[in-house]
Amino acid sequence: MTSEIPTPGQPVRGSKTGQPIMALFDLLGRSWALGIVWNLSEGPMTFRKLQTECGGVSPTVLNRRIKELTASRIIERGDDGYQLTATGSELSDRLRPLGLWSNAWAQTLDEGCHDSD
Amino acid sequence: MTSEIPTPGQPVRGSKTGQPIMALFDLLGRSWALGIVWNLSEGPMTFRKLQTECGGVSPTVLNRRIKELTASRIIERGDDGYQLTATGSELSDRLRPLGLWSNAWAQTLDEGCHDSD
DNA sequence: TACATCGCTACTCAATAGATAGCAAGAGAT
DNA sequence: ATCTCTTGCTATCTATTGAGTAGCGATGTA
Repeated sequence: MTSEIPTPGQPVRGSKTGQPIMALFDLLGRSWALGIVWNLSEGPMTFRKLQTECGGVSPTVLNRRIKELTASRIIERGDDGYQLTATGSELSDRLRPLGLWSNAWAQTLDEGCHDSD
Repeated sequence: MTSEIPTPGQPVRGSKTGQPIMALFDLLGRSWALGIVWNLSEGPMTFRKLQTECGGVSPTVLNRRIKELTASRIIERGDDGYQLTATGSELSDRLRPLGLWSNAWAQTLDEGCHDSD
């Protein structure tokens, strides 16, 4: 229980290798982590605003994610609340294509419903 | 318990809007979901191989993720085990930049350790 | 003083993940 | 046919994580 925040270089949830990508997947593979980064890409937000934007996520979880993402230098505290760091901003840039993809994916799933399955 | 698999268009864990991107984040924000897609991008794999590659994830969880990702048409079963669908392959393409980013991120975190913090 | 808003903690309960054992089905060898 | 090995998967139990709700201390404003 020394550090429950996934960090590249050391073993993470289930993965002994500690490859950066696996540490990242562990970090982002927790509830609302992706949503937080996504929402903050639109600009700084207060704790409560972020909570609202994330569908009313409980403060317990939100605060845990904030601590993890802060320790990972993906987000930070500014004058206007929480915001992405420069690094975090680059991450959100890499995440943005998923927005487009997800729309196409939604259509695919929808079409599939009228098909054999 | 009608459908616990996040689907674009309908409310997901905590999010009432059901925006595709939120459904996707809910789907991928579960343990090993990202790792599974990542590993399958290298080619088809059997259940047990996938299990090993994912750090010995329990069959319970692996099977749950497989069902979710299959229902979401991101992965499918083929002759050589499980594999990405065409859609899933495109998703993994969008995920690939994260590999590069995570390496830079790992360095950033490492440098930070010798600093003020 | 009396609000309102803010970040955040405490507490309880439900859902999810982890760990382990093992079964049914198929393939290959004897 | 039977023995053995691998494969996909289920069952069971425990540990960890998330959800829901109440509310405190700090700060700002009238």
